[in-house]
Amino acid sequence: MTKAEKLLKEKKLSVTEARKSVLEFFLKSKKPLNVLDFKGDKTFESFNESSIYRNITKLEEAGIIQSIPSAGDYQSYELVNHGHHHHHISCSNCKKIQCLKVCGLEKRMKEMAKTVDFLLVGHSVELVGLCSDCRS
Amino acid sequence: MTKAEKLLKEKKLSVTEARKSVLEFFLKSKKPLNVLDFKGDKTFESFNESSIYRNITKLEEAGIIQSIPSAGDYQSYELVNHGHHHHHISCSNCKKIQCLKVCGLEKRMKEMAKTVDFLLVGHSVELVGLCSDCRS
DNA sequence: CTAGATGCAAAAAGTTTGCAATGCA
DNA sequence: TGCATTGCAAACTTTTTGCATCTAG
Repeated sequence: MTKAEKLLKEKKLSVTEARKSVLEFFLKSKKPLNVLDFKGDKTFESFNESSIYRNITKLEEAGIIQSIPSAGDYQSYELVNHGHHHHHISCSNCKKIQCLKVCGLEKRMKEMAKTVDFLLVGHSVELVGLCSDCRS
Repeated sequence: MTKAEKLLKEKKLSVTEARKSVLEFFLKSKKPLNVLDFKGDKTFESFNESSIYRNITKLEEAGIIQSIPSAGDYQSYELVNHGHHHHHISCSNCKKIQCLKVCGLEKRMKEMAKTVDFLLVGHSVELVGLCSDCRS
């Protein structure tokens, strides 16, 4: 049994070709995905657009994926377990989103919090930049 | 001359009622705004929806406002000066929000961006902490 | 007076829904 | 078999555009 099938069964979702493919795409992707990513992949040419939307919704309801803030035209999603603490950077030009594996901001943030007499508990960060494609 | 008028002239944008109102709304708002915020405000009942969109676009092109990542259905914008160096910390217990006058995260963020070959342009940050009242 | 802004209506673009047919359990 | 899922078309929502009119400079 594949990892996708196993995950779906755990969450008591029925295992269909479309659903399995959507989940597998998330499992193998290193960055958040939006509908356009699915439409651009030939695996999904055989599935209807509404099935992609409906399956994304199902996976989100099941807590397998989650939507993440994005500045672009499409809602982006990623696996809930996709790393523990991580942030994203989006391209200000083409809106592409990428996961960052590193953080290391806590030390400075603790100091910032201290300036207003707060004890730092957590943080959320969105970086904006220009990707290599858009720079050249 | 109002602050909005001054800003528009600086950027060589013509000063119309609609444009002035849109910018004033941003200037007095303490949070990012989306089209729905405009449609919900009675000042904007007299303006056409497309004028709101077109003016938001103009202000963005002029570098007065910028779009920010958002998880909702509507694109959100904020004044450029708010996004760059005006962060907030909120108390996880009493929800009080405090402005931070310091940042100093750019250096590390530049490094983070570099790990995925992005050139850092901006960032948005929300810190969460415990205020002194809630710690005692 | 003229370039740019506006209102209105129509079109795009992105997403959701109803329904009949199909597939999973 | 029975309920969930799918495809398809149509509806909906959010945003953009064309064009005639109006307004700021």
